[in-house]
Amino acid sequence: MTAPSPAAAFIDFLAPAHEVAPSLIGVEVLVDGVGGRIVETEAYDREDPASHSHRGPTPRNAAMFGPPGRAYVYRSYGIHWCLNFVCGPEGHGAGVLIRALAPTEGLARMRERRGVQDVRLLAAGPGRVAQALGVDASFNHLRLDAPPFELRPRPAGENIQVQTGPRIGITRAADVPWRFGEAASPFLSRPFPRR
DNA sequence: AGTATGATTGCCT
DNA sequence: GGCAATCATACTG
Repeated sequence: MTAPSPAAAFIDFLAPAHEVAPSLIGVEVLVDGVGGRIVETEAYDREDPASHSHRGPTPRNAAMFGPPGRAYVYRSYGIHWCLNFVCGPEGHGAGVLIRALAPTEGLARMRERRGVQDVRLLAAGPGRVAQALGVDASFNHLRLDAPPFELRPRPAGENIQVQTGPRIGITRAADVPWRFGEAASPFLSRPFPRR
């Protein structure tokens, strides 16, 4: 039983990843008070050959098969960390990769961690997001509705244009349009291809 | 036990 | 645009 807590009740993490992913655009994510608005996400699930969960549970992807509404953190290219939100019913192996933020809180801290000044380079890309937020392996499995995490809904009435496109950096199922982003945001990891 | 491979980034030409 | 960095994971034998 995973009763949604008030802090994140506005997101239904039981829904499929490809539905949660676009609904996260505009949501503010903070780690110990540092973070910003999500402007880019990607969805992955077990039926998806590009997903870490595709071949079933392993020690690395265990969080994806655990309760929804938690963090799945993995090491990328032996160098970077990447942050995902676990979705779907427990055991389904689905998640949403947080690919880019528009920084709002704790800019100084993020500049410190990232070693760059340009606000557009603080969290534009999944590795940069994790570094800016100070997220590493110790955050794997943590609940998203309790400290150090905090999620804040997109302000009511605010209209955000969500764009769709193919996911980035994958070889298999490269045509699946499960990348979502705020149209024309200067904080995207990459622009969306023209259609 | 050995090997191939990334859901990336930053620096170089 | 090209490529090195860097290593845990997963797969092969």
